[in-house]
Amino acid sequence: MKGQVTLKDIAKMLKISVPTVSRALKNYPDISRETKRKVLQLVEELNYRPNQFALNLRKNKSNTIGVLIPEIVHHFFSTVISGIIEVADEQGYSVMLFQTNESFEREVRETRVMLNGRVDGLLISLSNETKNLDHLREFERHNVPVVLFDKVMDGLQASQVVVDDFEGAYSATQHLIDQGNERIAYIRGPLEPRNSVRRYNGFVKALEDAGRRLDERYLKTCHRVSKEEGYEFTQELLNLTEPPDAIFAATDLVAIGSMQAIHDKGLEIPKDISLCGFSDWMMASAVNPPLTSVRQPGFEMGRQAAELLFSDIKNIDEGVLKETKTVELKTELIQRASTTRI
Amino acid sequence: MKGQVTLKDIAKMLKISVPTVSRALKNYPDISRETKRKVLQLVEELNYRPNQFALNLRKNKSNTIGVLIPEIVHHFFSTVISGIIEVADEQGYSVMLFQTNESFEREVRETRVMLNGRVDGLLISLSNETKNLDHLREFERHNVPVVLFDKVMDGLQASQVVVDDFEGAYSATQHLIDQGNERIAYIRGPLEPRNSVRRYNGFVKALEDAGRRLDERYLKTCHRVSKEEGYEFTQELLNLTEPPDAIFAATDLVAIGSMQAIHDKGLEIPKDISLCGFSDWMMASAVNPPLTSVRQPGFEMGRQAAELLFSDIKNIDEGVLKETKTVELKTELIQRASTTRI
DNA sequence: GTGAAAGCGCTAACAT
DNA sequence: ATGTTAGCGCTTTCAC
Repeated sequence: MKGQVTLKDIAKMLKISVPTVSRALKNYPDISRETKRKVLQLVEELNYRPNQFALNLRKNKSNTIGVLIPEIVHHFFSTVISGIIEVADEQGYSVMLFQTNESFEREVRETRVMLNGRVDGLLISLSNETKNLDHLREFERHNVPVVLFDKVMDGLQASQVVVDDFEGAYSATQHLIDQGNERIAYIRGPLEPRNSVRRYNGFVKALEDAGRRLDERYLKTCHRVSKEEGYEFTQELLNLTEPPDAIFAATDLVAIGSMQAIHDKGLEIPKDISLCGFSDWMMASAVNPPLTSVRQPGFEMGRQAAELLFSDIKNIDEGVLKETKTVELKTELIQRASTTRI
Repeated sequence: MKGQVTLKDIAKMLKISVPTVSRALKNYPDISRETKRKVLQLVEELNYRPNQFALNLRKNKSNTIGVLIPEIVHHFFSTVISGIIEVADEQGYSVMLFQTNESFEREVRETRVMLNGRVDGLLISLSNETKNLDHLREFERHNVPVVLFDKVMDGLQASQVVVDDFEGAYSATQHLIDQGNERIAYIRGPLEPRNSVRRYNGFVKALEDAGRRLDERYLKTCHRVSKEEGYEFTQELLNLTEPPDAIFAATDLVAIGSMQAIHDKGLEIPKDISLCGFSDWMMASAVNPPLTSVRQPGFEMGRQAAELLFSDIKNIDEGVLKETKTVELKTELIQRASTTRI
């Protein structure tokens, strides 16, 4: 940014003072028409742009929000980011993006970077390792609003946006029951993150409401939530003396692993066994047979989280005391061939 | 950021001057051990953090780079971003992310936002609409380095990172020929973006090198490069009196559309017809049969583009004259069942 | 209507 | 070994 035009330059050329130029630009009432005209003309000619750094320092505001997520390379998260960016753009804000790769240490480090006076607010989806929210309390203390989304925890004076994992898993399970399946297996996520637990609870509740009980033989627990785990657990399930007639996987990726194991075993979906995923990634519809899955509104989540954050930012600017909201977005069961026995 | 501790606060408490505190912190040789000790202790106690806004203004530097891409929700681009963020993180830089949604008008607008003194460098993948690079010339004029990646254009004094689309398409085509296919169809991308053209050229060259000619009946041109287009074009191809025995699609998404059309027609892959994609998205391996595809090193592209940018930034800081490089990353043909007739 | 002065927080040059 | 002055670019008093 060498040779950047400043107010000083304009003032000098017009032989007026810097504040006058500033006021002319902001259309102050007591600046003469003539001065305004000259200033505006020169601003146009020289293509003057206010120096953001100076404005930031002056206003103690960056017009930037920070976004911290576990992994960018993830269809769901990239969708959320896209929603965030759209709202930020509408509001004239920029978005700084950071990722933790699921490392708590990195989460703490990156939040520090942001807190160092760089962002006006933070949108965060917690890493799987995160047990402690002290690094976010720092934001509270400095009056920088935080909104949690997707991977959230309680214990913070902050709004949250989540998906109704419970309902999503409940209705998927119900759908599997309605299709006449008797032995429904569930390959769940880790015991830790809240949404994983909520999905599990939704599954169990749907079984119970149908007068059934969870059969431990049909429950598997992922650690890394990978395709490989899906494959292996499905092999184990299929090798049972009484194998399941339906598998509900906590994630589409896991479901894809299941699908391969089922095919490799020479079984047909859904004739021999039904399969249902969660998230509705693009691959769910691409796969053969197309995979029934629970769609999570990622874009909407991003939008809403950003909107909550901007309303917090405005409230803080105006000294209004802050109230926190928790928004729960509806999931949608997308029924496809992998569970449809007609 | 209310109640932020400043050098002034520390100076006041220690009854020394502000510059002394500053120098103590930077470990200047001529500050007494004792003063340094006291300053460091207080800094620790009060949890002092330098005000970035002040530093930015002072140094005319933000320690931030801008990234502008067409679409975030895209497996390839999110991979690139991830690579960029990793390098930026290593270098102590933050990343501002913007997307154009393939709109030239928005591309111009967002570059303006960034140029307004906010970023120390720009990484950009051009929108499909972009014909004109004046908005990027602005960066040159202001000494803010730019590196183009993936969707690039010439005519700018800037480094570029691309993928060897030509080679990728060439070797995929060669593979299809080697597998004994006689009538190879190509569903190409639009005529505009350079990489689309290069893929097409690679395809044609491979045919020619095998002593064949392009048969116009087997050439289709996408506009939106969608799954739907893949589906429709494939239907047309399969309805020819002499349908192709292999289809090469310019993108995995298009290939997925093809795959569905082939299945719907009751044909088998690869027995009746081979299918090859380009990009190797996650879905390529998830699909049934697994899709042969040309892998593009997205993460590596992000890393290299970022590294080129940081080297430009350093050079400019040191007044070294800038030399531009063009890096072409190797693609890799991932052979899977969709093209393997043994 | 406009200018002069002060300050946002920091650092570099110039004093002692 | 430390303090004083000045300045990054802008805006907000206050003064005339």
